[in-house]
Amino acid sequence: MKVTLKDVANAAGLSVASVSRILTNRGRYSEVTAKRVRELAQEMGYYKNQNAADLSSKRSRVVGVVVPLIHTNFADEIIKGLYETTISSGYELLITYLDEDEDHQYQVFQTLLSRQVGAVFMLSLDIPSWMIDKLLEEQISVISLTALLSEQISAVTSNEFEMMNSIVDYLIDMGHKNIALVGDTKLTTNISSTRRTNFIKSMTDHNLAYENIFLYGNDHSYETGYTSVTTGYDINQLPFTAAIATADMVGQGLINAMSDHGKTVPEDLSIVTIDGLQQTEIARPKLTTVKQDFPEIGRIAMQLFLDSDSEKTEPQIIYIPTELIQRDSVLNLNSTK
Amino acid sequence: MKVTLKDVANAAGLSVASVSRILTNRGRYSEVTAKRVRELAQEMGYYKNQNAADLSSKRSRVVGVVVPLIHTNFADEIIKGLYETTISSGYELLITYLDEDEDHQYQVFQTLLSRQVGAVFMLSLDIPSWMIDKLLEEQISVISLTALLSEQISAVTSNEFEMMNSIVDYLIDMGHKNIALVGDTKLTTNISSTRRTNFIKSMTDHNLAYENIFLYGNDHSYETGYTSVTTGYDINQLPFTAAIATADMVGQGLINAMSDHGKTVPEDLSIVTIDGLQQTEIARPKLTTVKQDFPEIGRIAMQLFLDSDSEKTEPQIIYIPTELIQRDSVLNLNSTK
DNA sequence: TTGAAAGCGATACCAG
DNA sequence: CTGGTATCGCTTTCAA
Repeated sequence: MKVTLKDVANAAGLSVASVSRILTNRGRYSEVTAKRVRELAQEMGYYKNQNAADLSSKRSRVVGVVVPLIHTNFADEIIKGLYETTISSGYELLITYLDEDEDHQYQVFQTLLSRQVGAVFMLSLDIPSWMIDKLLEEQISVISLTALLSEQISAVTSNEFEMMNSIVDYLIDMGHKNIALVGDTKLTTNISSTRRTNFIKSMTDHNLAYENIFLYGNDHSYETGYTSVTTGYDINQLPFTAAIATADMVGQGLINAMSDHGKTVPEDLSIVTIDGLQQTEIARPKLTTVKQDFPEIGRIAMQLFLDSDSEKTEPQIIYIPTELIQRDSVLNLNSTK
Repeated sequence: MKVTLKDVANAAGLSVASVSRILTNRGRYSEVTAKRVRELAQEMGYYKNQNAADLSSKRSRVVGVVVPLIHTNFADEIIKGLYETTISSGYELLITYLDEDEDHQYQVFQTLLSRQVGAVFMLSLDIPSWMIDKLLEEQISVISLTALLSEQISAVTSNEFEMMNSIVDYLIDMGHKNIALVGDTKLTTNISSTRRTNFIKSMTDHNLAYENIFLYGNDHSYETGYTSVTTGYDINQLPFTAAIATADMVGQGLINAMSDHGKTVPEDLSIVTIDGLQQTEIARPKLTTVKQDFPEIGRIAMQLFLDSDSEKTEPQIIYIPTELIQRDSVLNLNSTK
């Protein structure tokens, strides 16, 4: 049988109350007995039942994390960030995965609630809105790490418009005019439609017309990048000179499609990706990218929660800086003239 | 305040006992009232406090997963597999990360115990043995998904020797004789020393001598692959014609190092990787690989636990088949003669 | 500084 | 079929 508080108390000749106080460093007690009790607990192999503790104290040091089951590896980076500040604060992470199945989604939601999480970090790009509503109803703070969901919801994320704008700016600077957005450009999810809109706005802000704007794809996959220039457009006469990939893998798909068809990057097509994870350094040519600081997003988000935990605070939006890293996948059209 | 069982019972004019029975579908009750209660619970926004339930029933449907913080993406694949069979069985996954810090490791261990997990799945390549010992002491079943830890511990994994042997076999078949194992070849962790040993054994089994055997690197990283032929050996006169990469990324590093120095794969170096994840299809040339079925490892492992949960069973070792996939990174030396 | 006792929310046994 | 109640392991007043 498991060793319980009571067992330790008996062995120590103390009451459970005292032992509890000692083991949680709460309340008053003498250091002498405390030392003895701690050693005893150790010897006896006592491990607190956190479920019972949470139940009794009516609070919980668990926060939920909702991750899309099919995720680009940015999720791992964010989790690393969350983990870092979580582990040093004594909180626990309850990581759950979200797939397309509605029953499963509900099950995940139930798990989150039934484990009394104090907050939920959303890494999913595509969260059912009912889940967010219900979470909010239950007074659980929701923090989005990938997009601005609404004004009631805190978010820690990159500044989408700034990212997109800096790319468009850079590309135009390099003499490009006809530019494609490749990857997830659909209108049905928050983040993809945001990017699509931002892209178009940024282009028109730069006095480019709709005929200079190209959109392709419904997801952030390698395949979408690949097929965009093979089945999507005629690779031998692409109507654009540069492509913005909504994820690194899309950019890699673009590169491979080009090289598999005897074309080269950046001579035949310039590419800038969004995310800036390892793949951009591995790719040949190395990919020019806007790098998001995912671990920092995780760290700051967790910190935000910890700070606001004490008092009820208003939803906040925090932007984590991004960086345009120039590598070898963009051709300067000005200098080739 | 949160809605509790009692609230629902009061509202329904029933006892908590009855409501509990209804909501857990256990014991006898009339369908008529049951329906009413279920609707009521729904309306009132009742969600069971699983902590309390677990405490009361003295069992727990939680299993722990220990993942290395720095992981190659195979961990994600395994988790997907675990998730699949976990979610349909009503169990929950408690995913924890393990880094190098000893204090953190102990904290993770405490979390696992204090949350009453019934089993722990180890995805880590480098697990502190004290953790395993203590887990076993506490009657928690440990299941390794990456290596054979010991006879007392169940494992669901690929057959390491078979994998290595099939590669060596294939390479020799292709006329190679001087072969390097690149990646994690150190002696200090279970899996890497196993591979090292298997590699050497397989080579000598094929009548090759120590002078035909080369070893390089201490981790499964891209960088290790890259530096192996740049700083490790003289890229202009490599003493081996083929390299076995202990992970896909190591192979990619090898490819890049070669091509960055004007060499080509497989003409100047043949490569076979272990793992067979997406990167092997993305690489150019596409990488020949021994593919491990990670999702299946996860699924079977979880199933193994579920099956054995009822009765105490002996530790089992289950091998999940692997597959040698021939692509474009190995040169047939016989035909070039 | 220490102890007694009342919960926390749910389960399960035992009556009714 | 339904209700009362002890219990799970721990925290937390309130007294002593």
